[in-house]
Amino acid sequence: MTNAQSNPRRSQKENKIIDSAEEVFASVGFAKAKMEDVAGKAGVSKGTVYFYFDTKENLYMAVTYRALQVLNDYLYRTINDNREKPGIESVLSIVETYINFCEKHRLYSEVMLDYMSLNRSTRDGRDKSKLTTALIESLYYRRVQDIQNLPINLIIDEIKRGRKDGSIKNSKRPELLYLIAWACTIGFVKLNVAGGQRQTLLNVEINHWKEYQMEILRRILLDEN
Amino acid sequence: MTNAQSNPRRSQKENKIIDSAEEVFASVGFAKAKMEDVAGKAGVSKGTVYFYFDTKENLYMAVTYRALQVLNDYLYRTINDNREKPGIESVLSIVETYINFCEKHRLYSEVMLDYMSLNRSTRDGRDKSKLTTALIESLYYRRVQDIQNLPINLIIDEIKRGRKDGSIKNSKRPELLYLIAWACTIGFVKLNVAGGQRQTLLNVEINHWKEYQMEILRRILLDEN
Amino acid sequence: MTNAQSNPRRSQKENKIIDSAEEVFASVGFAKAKMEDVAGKAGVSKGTVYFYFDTKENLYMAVTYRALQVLNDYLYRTINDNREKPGIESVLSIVETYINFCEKHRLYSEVMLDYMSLNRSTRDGRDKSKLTTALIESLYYRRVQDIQNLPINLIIDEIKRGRKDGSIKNSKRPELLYLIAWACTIGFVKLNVAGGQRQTLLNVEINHWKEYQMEILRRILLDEN
Amino acid sequence: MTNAQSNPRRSQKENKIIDSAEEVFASVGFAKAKMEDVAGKAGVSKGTVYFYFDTKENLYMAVTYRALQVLNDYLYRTINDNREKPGIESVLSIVETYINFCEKHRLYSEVMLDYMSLNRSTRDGRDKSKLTTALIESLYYRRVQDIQNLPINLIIDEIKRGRKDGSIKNSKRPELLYLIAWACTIGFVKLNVAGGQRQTLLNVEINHWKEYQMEILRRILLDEN
DNA sequence: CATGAATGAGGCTTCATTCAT
DNA sequence: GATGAATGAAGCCTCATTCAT
Repeated sequence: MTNAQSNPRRSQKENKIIDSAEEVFASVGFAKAKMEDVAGKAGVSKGTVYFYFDTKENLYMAVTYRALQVLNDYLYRTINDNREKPGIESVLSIVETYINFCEKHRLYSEVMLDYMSLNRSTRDGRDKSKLTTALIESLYYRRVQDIQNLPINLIIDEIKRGRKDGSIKNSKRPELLYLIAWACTIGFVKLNVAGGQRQTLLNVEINHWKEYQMEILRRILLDEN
Repeated sequence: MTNAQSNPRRSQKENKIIDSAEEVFASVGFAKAKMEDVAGKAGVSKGTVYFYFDTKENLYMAVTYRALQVLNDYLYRTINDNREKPGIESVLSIVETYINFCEKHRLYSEVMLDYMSLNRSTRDGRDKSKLTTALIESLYYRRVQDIQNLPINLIIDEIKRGRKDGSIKNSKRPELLYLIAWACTIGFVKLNVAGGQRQTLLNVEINHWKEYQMEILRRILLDEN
Repeated sequence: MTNAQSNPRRSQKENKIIDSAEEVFASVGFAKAKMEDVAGKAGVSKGTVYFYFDTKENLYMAVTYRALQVLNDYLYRTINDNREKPGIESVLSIVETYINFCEKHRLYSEVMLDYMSLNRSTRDGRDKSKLTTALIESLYYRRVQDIQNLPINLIIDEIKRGRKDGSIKNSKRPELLYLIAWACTIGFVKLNVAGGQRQTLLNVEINHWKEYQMEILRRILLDEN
Repeated sequence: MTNAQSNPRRSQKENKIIDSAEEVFASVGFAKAKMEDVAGKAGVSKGTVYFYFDTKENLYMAVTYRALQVLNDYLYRTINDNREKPGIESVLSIVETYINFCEKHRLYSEVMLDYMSLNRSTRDGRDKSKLTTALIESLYYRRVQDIQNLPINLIIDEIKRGRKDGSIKNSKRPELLYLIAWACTIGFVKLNVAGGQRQTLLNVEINHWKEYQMEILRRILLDEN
């Protein structure tokens, strides 16, 4: 409440710092990222960074928060664009959108996966050591928690719509369909995006692969084969 | 002489240290792992760890090397067990084996994914900063490079066998099929294993999910389009 | 901005650290000097030392830089004091000044000799191993390079002046005379200063020795051959 | 007594190690020299090095001891060669010999100077910290002490002979003459040898410089001008 | 609010030395 | 006598974080 929205100048600087943080995290990873570099790239002092973000972890969560926001924007737009079309088209568009999102914002996809691991192991009460306590207590961690389910719900709702309008024949639970689609997509992204921007892997055209993957998803939703 | 195989006693201690390293890396991650803890858990002194593994990075690559070896063992065994069966069964078994491998050796799956990113970005000549130079120069990095393609080749060969014996109808290139299967599997594992060991995600039974995923894969392989 | 001159407070602390470094280097030598001790003696933390001087080597070069500066001060003053006198007197005063300088600042003389070796072997491209790369890359190494020739030039100019005003009869090249004088002086200093502050060596009064050495130098300069 | 002379095989290995130590010390200096490298270059194990030389310091003193021995050999030979000639010629030859010795065995000249500093500061009871206690207690340190004065005495004796046979006119104490000559020589060597093997310094031909230095020494001994 | 100097715990790594085989 | 694996003290350096100005 005291944050992002209240003061425009403040919000502006905050965003600049997050921009910078994204650059740094993306190029060297969290562990090797230096707060000094973040400050430098943002054109502010280290103290300023700490004024807005109490810890490095919190800054990381701020990036995660933004990732989720950006993803949501992507999703809302896609869903809106497909409002008139049958649900299956919307869902497939969402998948493509997600892939595009990951390709364009490589860091965001990593960050979100990190968050998931983090979140999961927190709930399990397992090895807290892995995740700094600071992280869990950070302001942005809570903010992220508040919106973490938005994308999932959006997508599942679209699947449900497809079921209703009959474009999706597959009768499995929407959640299961969601997981299947998500897993394929994450795997695809992980193999491609995470590492590089090569046009081929094992001499397979990335685009060819992507198209086939989409085709498979469509069939799954249509429950054909 | 510097190798793990030459001297049994030496090899034994080397392995003990890698065991220990796995524990530590698994519980706190590479960045937060302390060489001292590795030494402690292995029951040796810090110096000894450095006697066998020159750097922390090299130790990490040693774990990666072992991960690949273990995976290979799994694969060989699976392939052998399915020698008499049609190729499609072998391939599907391999996928299951891979999932089991990841579930059982969570660290190994992470480590291998890390290696892939590393390897990819190295080739692309991108952000070397992200990956320590020490890593690329490490002895084990080269060792890993030598065997990195073994699993891929094994699997692709099985797909080819399935094509030959007619059990796999899908006429796409084996490499493409491999990538599709691999992506699904990695995504599945990433969503499940990476985070925790819960029995459900979004109230979906993991086993149910897995079975459906396997079914889809089978259909893909059987696809005659 | 990183310079010693910009911020007075900053410059002050920087100097305090160099003071401290001199003490430590002087008493235990570079190799055994601990950065922590330097910090302690300067009344600051280890981190602060590294804030001002990135490496131990750079700190050493900072001392060298100061040594050259101090020597220059000595020389300027001596030359100025002898402005009205014939060149030969100036040159001989310079030699005495140099000896005094070395006696008073034993460390400085060692440090300067070290620098010479370093510099020489760098140019020759020989055994880089001996001299840390860090040393050559240090900020202060470059600074030192910028002023290393000042003393030499000052002295040679005075020799030339002596030649012009006829007080120095010796017709050899000023550079040669400089080297001769320098060698004698360095040797004298090395035998005396480097080791201790005893009043005799081989039962020879140091002062007696020094006077004779000066007398010889005078004769050389007066030499008309 | 238990050493070098008793067992030929032993003595041989000992010498090989010292050979190796010389190489290593010469190329990287004492501080950076690693016992492992010494062992490696000598073709023996680290344990063996320690069998013969209890500490790194002792090994260094062994090199020093050898340096003195070699210098003595040079001196004896020179003196013998000049037995029939007037003392002044012998003394000047000795100086040349010493210069040659230093040029040929750069390490030896450094080592001997180091020893002097060490020895001096030990006697003065000053900063013991600088020199490891281990050094002073080392076997070879004592050995060196036993023969440290040999060269000095040899030279002074030759100066005395020159005085007696009338070839040296200078009536100063032989010790003083020795110191004067030694200082010049050490300075010359320090400026030349210590750093590199360039043919010129300040565009002065080294040979030219050396000849002039010798000429000056001759004049000093002749007390001419 | 912003700055950037200062801190100091913490980690990796080195290497002289020891000692069981 | 050799070997070389093992030790562990010691030191350099990093960097998140704090705080006086």
